[in-house]
Amino acid sequence: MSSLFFSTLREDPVEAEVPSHILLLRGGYIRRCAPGIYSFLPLGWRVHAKIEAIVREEMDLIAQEIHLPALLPREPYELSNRWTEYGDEIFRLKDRKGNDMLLGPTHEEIFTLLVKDVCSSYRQFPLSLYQIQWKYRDEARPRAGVLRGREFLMKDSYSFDLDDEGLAASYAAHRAAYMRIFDRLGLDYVAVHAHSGAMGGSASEEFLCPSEVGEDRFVTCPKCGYASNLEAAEVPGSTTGAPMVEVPPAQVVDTPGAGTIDSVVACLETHHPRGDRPWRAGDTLKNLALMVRSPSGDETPLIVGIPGDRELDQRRLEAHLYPATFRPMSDEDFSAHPELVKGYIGPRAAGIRYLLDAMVQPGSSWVTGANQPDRHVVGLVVGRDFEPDGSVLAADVREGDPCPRCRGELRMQRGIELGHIFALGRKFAAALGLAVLDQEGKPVTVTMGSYGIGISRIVAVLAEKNHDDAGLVWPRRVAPADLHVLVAGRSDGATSEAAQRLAAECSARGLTVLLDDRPGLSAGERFGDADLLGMPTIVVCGRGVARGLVETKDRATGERSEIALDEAAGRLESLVSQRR
RNA sequence: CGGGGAGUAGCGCAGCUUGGUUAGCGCGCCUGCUUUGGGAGCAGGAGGCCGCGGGUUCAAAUCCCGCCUCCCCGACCA
Repeated sequence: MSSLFFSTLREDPVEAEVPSHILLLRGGYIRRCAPGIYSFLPLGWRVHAKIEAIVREEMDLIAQEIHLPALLPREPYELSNRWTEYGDEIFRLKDRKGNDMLLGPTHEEIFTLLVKDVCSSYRQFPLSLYQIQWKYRDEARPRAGVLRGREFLMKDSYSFDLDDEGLAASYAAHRAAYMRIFDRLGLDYVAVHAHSGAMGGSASEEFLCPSEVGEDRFVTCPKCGYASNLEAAEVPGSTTGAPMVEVPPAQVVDTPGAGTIDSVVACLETHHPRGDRPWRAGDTLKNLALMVRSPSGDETPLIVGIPGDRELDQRRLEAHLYPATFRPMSDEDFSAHPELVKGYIGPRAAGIRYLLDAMVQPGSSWVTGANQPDRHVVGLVVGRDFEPDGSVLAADVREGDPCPRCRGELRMQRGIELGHIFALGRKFAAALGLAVLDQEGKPVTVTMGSYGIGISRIVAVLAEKNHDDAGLVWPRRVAPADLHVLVAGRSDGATSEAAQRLAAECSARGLTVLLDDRPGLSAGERFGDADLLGMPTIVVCGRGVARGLVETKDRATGERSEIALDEAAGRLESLVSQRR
């Protein structure tokens, strides 16, 4: 360690907030170069390499490794339309001739073109390729060190099949490989349903590691195991043949000045109390007036109805409307649609397209706008009094909501996205003209899958999941070294000699050793750094050396034991190999 | 993009309200001696474009204007 390129920090750096970020900086694993861009020092790079090796081993069983450039030309992304669609997130640059270039945010296009270049016959399929490559995304807000950087290392793979069954098999193979990888890394994970969104395609799952510092929220059902991110979470279907609620015909009531959910509830409570219980926000149907913008730029109005006690979940609605986008109606939009009575909008206002959230079940009765100033309707029944143009998932999902599969109570958690698998289908192959000849000599468009694992992010996730107050606690499989040997107590020459000899013996047996031979440090500093750096086993050469003993400490459990110096190397070797 | 906070030595900070010697403290760093099982002691030393630009003033880290950057929360994000 006297020559190891690193230095520890005694105090928490201001730039870091989450534990993994703080500890990786303090331990000298990483250093910030620019916002969201990090340098890896030797210790950090070794962890990185260990993770990479595990990923590579498992990927080699199902795919072939290749390596594509990170610096890419514009054209392929133009063809797939992502030069535009990706927006500000792409790092763009120009070469000296003025040609547009980019730093690859993901490589679907380039893989597709490469396969197109190399393959022309059905005989060359199925095919799966992968690379481990730096990716660049100009994130609006990078956070938490390498947990979400603007440059990050990613294993990305792509499968190419001729038919849907083949794609399903490739998808399943990746899914299984991912589970093996995360198991070997000792990471908890949940495979959640995800929306394929901008990537297009059908099936998509995210592998999330539950963590408070995670940016993704997801729901799980403890009863049946259903798991989904919020964007894709479903809502229980209507109970079949549910009888229409026995309510009197819908009645229009005056609700002057009640243009918000709260004021409607208050107004009804005063003037039209219901007999059984007070009115609640959940009795109302909130109708949101939106403008939907298609990719071609046309804007059309849309009204979405959600329960009055819920908020619109922008991402869920966006996923539903994709590739169109939406925004709330502005005052100008309302002026352009005078038939809409702001604050009193009801279903089917003036023939504007009306979508109803799936939580609003057929046969249920609601209070909602009457499409007239200062008036609401009470007892409006879905399916009896009006039919929506369609159903959407737009209202926010909450802890305790019923599970769509078994109606158990959903639990909400945060998680960090470790990996994501997509069954893409033919979107990219079609856009880029990847078709090969089948057995009858006819061209078929290839169907693809794309699969990613964030390797540099996993360095942070492992740190996040494996630390205590004193520092990092690396699992053996990814620790930068097997042993941390340090000298404590009087450095009378004998102890430090013993430490050096022990380190050399262990290295000769194939163990990696971090030897703290830094001059002039107090014992406390050495112990402190050993705990901070987090090697799984710490070996203390101290006052015991005089009696031929050294002490081992298990970083994770804190368990200490004394072993004879003569047999220490052998004992440590078996300790390391049996627990690796 | 919205909200909040911050830029002073390698790191963490004080000083700014109320302008005024040579800009300070802790840690780290260098030299020497002492010390040595949980972040040592003494002595000496190096290290600053006080974010940038302009303004006010006899005088600006401090007051005024403009800009830049970073961090956090939210929005957004395969």
